[in-house]
Amino acid sequence: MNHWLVKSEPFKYSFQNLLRDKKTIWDGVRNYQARNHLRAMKVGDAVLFYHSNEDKAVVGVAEVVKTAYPDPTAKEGDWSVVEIKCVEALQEPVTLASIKANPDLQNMALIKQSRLSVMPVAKTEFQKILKLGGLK
DNA sequence: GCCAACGTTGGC
DNA sequence: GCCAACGTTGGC
Repeated sequence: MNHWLVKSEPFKYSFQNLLRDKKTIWDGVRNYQARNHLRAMKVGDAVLFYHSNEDKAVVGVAEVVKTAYPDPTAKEGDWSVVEIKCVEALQEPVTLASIKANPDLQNMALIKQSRLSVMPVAKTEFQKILKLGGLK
């Protein structure tokens, strides 16, 4: 199983929306690197849900339920979507500041490549964030 | 194929 | 609101 992190602007689609909807189509990705990560996702992979801008924090956990297929919202170009479902909210959001301050999390793409919206996360990093978030 | 100009994202 | 980082576009 692989681990991932996806970003969303909370006022566009928040983790609370996902808790309400139970599952969603992750569409609108228009970046090749991010798209390639989407295509590498497998059913059952765990996904950290990060709020950019306002919150700047990981707020919840989701899971891949459908692998990549063509993005129905793309009028042109070769883009993909996946479907994810909510798993659970973190007890405490793990902020970008606390990730930056944690020596074990310095290699995360979240820090190194701030603009990337879909990225792989190492298993150890994933578990560390759950722990910081008050889960497990 | 290089590079300047420009656009977008996201942190501060 | 500003700016850094980075992707994309277009001229040469």
